[in-house]
Amino acid sequence: MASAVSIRCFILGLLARQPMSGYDIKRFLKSLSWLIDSPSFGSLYPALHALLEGGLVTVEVIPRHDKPPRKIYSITETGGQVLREWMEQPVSSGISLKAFLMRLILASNFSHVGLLAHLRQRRVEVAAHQLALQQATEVMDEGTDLGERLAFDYVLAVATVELSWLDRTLDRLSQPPSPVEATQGNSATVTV
Amino acid sequence: MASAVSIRCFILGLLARQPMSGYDIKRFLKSLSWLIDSPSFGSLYPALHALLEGGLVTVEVIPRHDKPPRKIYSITETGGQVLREWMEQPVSSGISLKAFLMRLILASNFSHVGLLAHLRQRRVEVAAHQLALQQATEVMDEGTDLGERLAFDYVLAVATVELSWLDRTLDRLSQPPSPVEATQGNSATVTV
DNA sequence: TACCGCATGTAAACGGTTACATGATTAC
DNA sequence: GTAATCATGTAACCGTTTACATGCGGTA
Repeated sequence: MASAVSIRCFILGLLARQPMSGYDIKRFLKSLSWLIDSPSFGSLYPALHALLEGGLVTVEVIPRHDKPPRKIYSITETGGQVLREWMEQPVSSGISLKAFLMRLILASNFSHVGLLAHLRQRRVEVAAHQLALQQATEVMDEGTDLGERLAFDYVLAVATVELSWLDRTLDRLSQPPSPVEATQGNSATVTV
Repeated sequence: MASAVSIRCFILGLLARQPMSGYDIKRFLKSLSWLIDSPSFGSLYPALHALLEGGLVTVEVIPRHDKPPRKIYSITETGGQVLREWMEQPVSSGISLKAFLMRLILASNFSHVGLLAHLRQRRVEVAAHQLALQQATEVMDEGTDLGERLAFDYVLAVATVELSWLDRTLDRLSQPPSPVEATQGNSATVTV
């Protein structure tokens, strides 16, 4: 598994928001290319065909004069069920950032509690990761390779900031009211 | 490309440090599993065979009584050249953390200037990434999906801490002397 | 006229995992 | 005795990328 989740699930989630053509999906994913690398057509179209085959989506073919017809895909009842199951399953352990982001992007379309659960799940995993990194660095002696030490330190720094972001965000999202005086977010752009 | 670099290059770099068997490599990589996921035997052994085939490594077969023989792989002259070329090439643009970490781990076995160049290269890429993320978040209006906003904010927070880590580390490594009074590293474990 | 965006798709290659296959040695 | 570690490898499978194939419409 390249990212434990495969784009198929993610595409399904996007179609749950609104029906789209393959090209639309590609365009949207491209706009998120700073978060997750968008799949090529070579995997996107086959993925849609597979979803269609499995009855998780339907397609409405809109023929156009002298052009290839547009194919608008919509999620089906069964597709919705599969998606819900996927979103609710305990999140493949392991700490792939991409898999987390995919679910995060979709999560707000589901329940608020689901979103919180997802963030808490990530918190647990990052905390475990951080702990392991700390233990690994403690074992190091002066003989340890410089590159290795730097690499561990780097990843540890990232894990630490991830944790504090998660804590901050969980705080904000947990106490829903008071849109007044927002807590200063790291980028000052997220207002819940 | 799964990670733009393929384990083959990385293995080659590890063999440049010291000759090892496939199993040795696996053991070492496992100890770094918190940084990069270590390959399975199913890709490790074929990778070694491929390197051997290409003349980038040699193997010394050490037969042992009634056991499978150990096979100690060593890097060759040509292998060293290929490795050097790989280390010096401008680093596949794109911002794969794994690819960066692999090179970082190997970099200290090369020149000190090479290490610095590698960190600076990363700095450039992360800075560009951060800028793009900021621009993306600025475009967002209230209509923007909550999950998307959170995802961007999350990644932005990570990019920001990466940048400050890189700056801090470049500072420390650039002025080589004065091992006295170390700058407080984030984990307090990295003393250069 | 030449290129870019729209819009769909296929085929070959690649890089990797999982599961399988074998078998000795050591530690509980 | 049974499980884990040492030690090597192969074969089937999976998901993805790259390159190929086609063709219209707008624009620089």
